[in-house]
Amino acid sequence: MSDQNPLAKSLQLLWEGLPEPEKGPKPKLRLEQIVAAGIDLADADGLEALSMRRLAEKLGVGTMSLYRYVPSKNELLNLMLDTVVGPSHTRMTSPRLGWREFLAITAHEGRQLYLAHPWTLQANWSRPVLGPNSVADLDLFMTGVKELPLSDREKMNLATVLDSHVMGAVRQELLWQKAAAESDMTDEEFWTYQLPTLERAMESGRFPTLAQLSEDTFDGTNEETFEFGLDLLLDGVEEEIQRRLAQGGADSA
Amino acid sequence: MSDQNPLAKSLQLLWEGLPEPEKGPKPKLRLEQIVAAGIDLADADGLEALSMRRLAEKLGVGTMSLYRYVPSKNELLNLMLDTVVGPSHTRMTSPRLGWREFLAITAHEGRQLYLAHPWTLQANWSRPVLGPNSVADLDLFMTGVKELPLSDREKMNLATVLDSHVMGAVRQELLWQKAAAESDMTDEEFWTYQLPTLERAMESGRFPTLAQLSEDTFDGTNEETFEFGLDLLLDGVEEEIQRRLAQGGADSA
DNA sequence: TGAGTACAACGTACGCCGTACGGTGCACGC
DNA sequence: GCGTGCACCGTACGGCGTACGTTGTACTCA
Repeated sequence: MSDQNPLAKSLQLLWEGLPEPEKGPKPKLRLEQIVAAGIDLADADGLEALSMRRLAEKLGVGTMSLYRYVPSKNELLNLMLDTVVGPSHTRMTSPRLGWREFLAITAHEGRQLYLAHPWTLQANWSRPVLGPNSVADLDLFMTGVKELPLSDREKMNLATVLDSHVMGAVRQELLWQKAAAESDMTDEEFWTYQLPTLERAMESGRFPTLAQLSEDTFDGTNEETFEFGLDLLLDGVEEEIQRRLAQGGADSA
Repeated sequence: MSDQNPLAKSLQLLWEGLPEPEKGPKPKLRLEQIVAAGIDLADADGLEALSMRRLAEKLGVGTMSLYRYVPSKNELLNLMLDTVVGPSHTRMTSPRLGWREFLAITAHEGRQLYLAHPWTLQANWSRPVLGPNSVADLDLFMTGVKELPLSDREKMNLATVLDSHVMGAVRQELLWQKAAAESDMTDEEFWTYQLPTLERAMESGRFPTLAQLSEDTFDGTNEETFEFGLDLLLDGVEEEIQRRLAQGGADSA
């Protein structure tokens, strides 16, 4: 790792943590403490409540002391992200699982993770995290789909596509929660207040198709949507591999 | 619309715009100008560059004057969002299109929209937009899938799932662009700097499956991933409707 | 024509934010 | 026992969103 590399510091922090100092006074904190406290705060009060000042206060240190451990808030977020996908959470599924079950479990665990840490969806806008836990997660995924008759490149695409679906579904789910919370109302109240406007819109004749939809069109739960899309994807995979098996060999590496 | 409704103001702004004043001096600006300037700014320099001060400066007015038109920055973002999905952009596809083509075109146009206005992916974390253009968009979608033998509720799920896929894929795409830009490097440089760390990780034996992947595993383009997932979804839909048609009637409303 | 009034413009200020900088004092190697 | 390198962190700067209150304009009505 040459000093020329401008990402060296960030990557080192992710993969090796902070080097132990030898000379000076004992550090009051450990990097892991800061990261853990950050995750706690973001889980509890949302990403917008995670400020360096609040975090420092929570840890009982001065604000600027945090910068002895972490070069910037952005870097802290990267550490938080990689921590949160940590091994305790990866699907410890028995390795002998059919690919369909494996993909379904992966998706469901992903959903639980995003629901437990909603800030992850807003946070990683800054930089693709290539930390050890993320990489381990990808390794686990690739192991789980080893037997699928797809090329490695296609498997990679599958990983991305599955994650997109999970993120997108959870995002929808959180959107309504947040909106209601910000306006100091419950989900239902929020809907209720929107209803009159929508009803007037329906009656205006500008939306002929919407106006004719059945009553329960918008009653679906977020989980239902999630499962619906997951089934579509898995069916799509199934069909693709049937097609390949039918016409002979697979081109998996 | 009673005054009790705490969302009345927001909804009115979206659906009816600002009421014309009769008494006082002529307003210097129009609401649409502000919204358009906001979109311009966010398109050009990113959402983080869109501050009320900069926006006001761009428009040649004092900062606080903007609040004569828009109650808050959040509300402005909602207006921007609904504007950007405006009718000029909706697929003006001939109504007699097969469902598969229709869904594919919808997805592709969505992708173009998100790529043209990347900030939309970060912005609508505040409130689900139920503006006239968004509703019109949904109406158009529902018209396009009218013939599909799915229930209305399932069609709604399909709309959400498709959008999730599009958003997720574009998000991945933008992520790398942004990361590189923030570090003042190109995409390739960014990769290059990460490589040594990854190679060391591969050689560590901690990621046995990843270490064995073929060379081109990570060479896929974002567009390729997008198409891959889209095909999976559409194949999934195809299979589902085959299944239904095989066993008799559909339960569409 | 003059008074009253509603409303547009916007300067100032408050309390947040991330973080650059530099001083203070601790703990170890010599 | 002292020099040195580092931990801690107070202060300050330039941003942010926006609450509040003043000023001046353009209309209605007497």
